[in-house]
Amino acid sequence: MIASINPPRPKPVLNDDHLDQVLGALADRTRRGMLERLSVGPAIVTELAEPFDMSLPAVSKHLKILERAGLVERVKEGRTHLCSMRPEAYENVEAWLRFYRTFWEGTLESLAAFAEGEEGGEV
Amino acid sequence: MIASINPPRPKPVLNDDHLDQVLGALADRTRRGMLERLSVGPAIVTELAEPFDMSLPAVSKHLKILERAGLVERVKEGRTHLCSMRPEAYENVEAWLRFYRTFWEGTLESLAAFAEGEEGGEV
DNA sequence: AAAATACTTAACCAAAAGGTTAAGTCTTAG
DNA sequence: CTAAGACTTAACCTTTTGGTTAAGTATTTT
Repeated sequence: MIASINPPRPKPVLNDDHLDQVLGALADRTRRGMLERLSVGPAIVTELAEPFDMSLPAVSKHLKILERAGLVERVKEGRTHLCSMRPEAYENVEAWLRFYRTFWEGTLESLAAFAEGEEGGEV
Repeated sequence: MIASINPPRPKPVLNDDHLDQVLGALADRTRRGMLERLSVGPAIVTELAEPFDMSLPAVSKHLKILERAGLVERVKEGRTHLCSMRPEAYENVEAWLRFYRTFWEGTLESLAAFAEGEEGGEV
């Protein structure tokens, strides 16, 4: 069967809960917009909220989701909260994506090699 | 201000609708499980459903979401539907993630350079 | 001390997500 | 030609998500 032609697979990168949080956080365009803003440099909550036609409490919720996912860090400075990006979470998701894509490519190569060596033959 | 120390930013990679679909699709552990299974090789719907404690209609819905996101391709063969991974969508998300991470790193470097040149100076 | 600023928390609401069962629709097997 | 298999679609339900407004809590300004 097809499964057996692949090498033993390397271990997974992140646990399901973390992936749920990070990917769920990234799956919303408002939150991605905030990250885009933060990729330019740190910002306080009101600055972050400014481009969005949305109440501050809504922004606050989005921010909390980004924080829980580990994508954003927040530091209280007096009455303002300065937010900035954290790259680790991105790297983890990148690694996770790369893992599956690499595996898929590996599968194709294995299939090709298999077809080459065993033309018309039995598994 | 901090924003001005960065170079003009390169263009975005994917549009919001597509990112919503792909990231939303990846943000569910059942769907990630299905992709994991498909990374080993193509499978029909019942095979794909087997490890999950869930009805077939539920699996069918998940599959449709993965298809709409461009992550999975389905070919009808008689009464079975053979599903397989499509790598393009992954590459796009990878590129998107890389873009923001790179930018973040760039920001840090710029800030360091800025701090170096303007020690004790005014912003 | 009072008022304004920069938030968060609470309570609420509508829509979307994720699941169910029941009822189709094709295709293959008997 | 029926019956079984491999699905999908429809109708429904519950929980989560993404938003709202109103009220509360620190800080800073006046």
